[in-house]
Amino acid sequence: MENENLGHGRGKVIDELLRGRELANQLRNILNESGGDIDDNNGSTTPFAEHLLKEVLVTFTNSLLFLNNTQTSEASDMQLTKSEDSLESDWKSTSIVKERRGCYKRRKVSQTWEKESEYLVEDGHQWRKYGQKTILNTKFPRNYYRCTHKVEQGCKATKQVQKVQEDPPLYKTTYIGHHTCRILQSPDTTKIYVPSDIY
DNA sequence: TACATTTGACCGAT
DNA sequence: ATCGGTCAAATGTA
Repeated sequence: MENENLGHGRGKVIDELLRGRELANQLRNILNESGGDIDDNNGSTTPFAEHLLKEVLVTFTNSLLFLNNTQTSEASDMQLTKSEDSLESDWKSTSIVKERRGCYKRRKVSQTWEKESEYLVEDGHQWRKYGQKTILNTKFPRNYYRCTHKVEQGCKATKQVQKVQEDPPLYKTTYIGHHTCRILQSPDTTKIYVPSDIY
């Protein structure tokens, strides 16, 4: 009901941002190819170029995340409001089979959004892989990542990355939950702050 | 040594 | 019982 101009314009903005990010990713791949195998001749310029590129990618990705978040949160709360009622109530009161029993938390639904890309996207966060599974009826395994700062800062953000195709490579990334951590990935210049409270 | 990744076992949900 | 998500010991890497 609000201004449809905005809603309409947003689609174009998203398209532009996606295109910009895709181009930045291509540039990044070129940079990786040329900088990767070479000994350490030009070890001074490449890191800076990579740094700049990373910043650009972060800018695109954050903008996209902003837009996607406002879209999903006002359009539909989706799975967000599921029951908090029986959180820790009914643990099985059986005997201990192994020590690990009970260490798992009850699965909680949180906000998710998906992205598909030809390249593995640098999204500005630090991730740590914690699992890999083969998924039924899929060719490629699914990889599980959680935020590097999970332990220090209790950041609950996770993501799943799965290759969809081989030849023209295509990856599907599913982001689950918000980052509650503050990351400082470029100490000398800009602080990159990804807000956690963009509901 | 201090991180990250790999990988099979274990867990909750269905 | 099966499936997808998570844990954690073993292993890899800087």
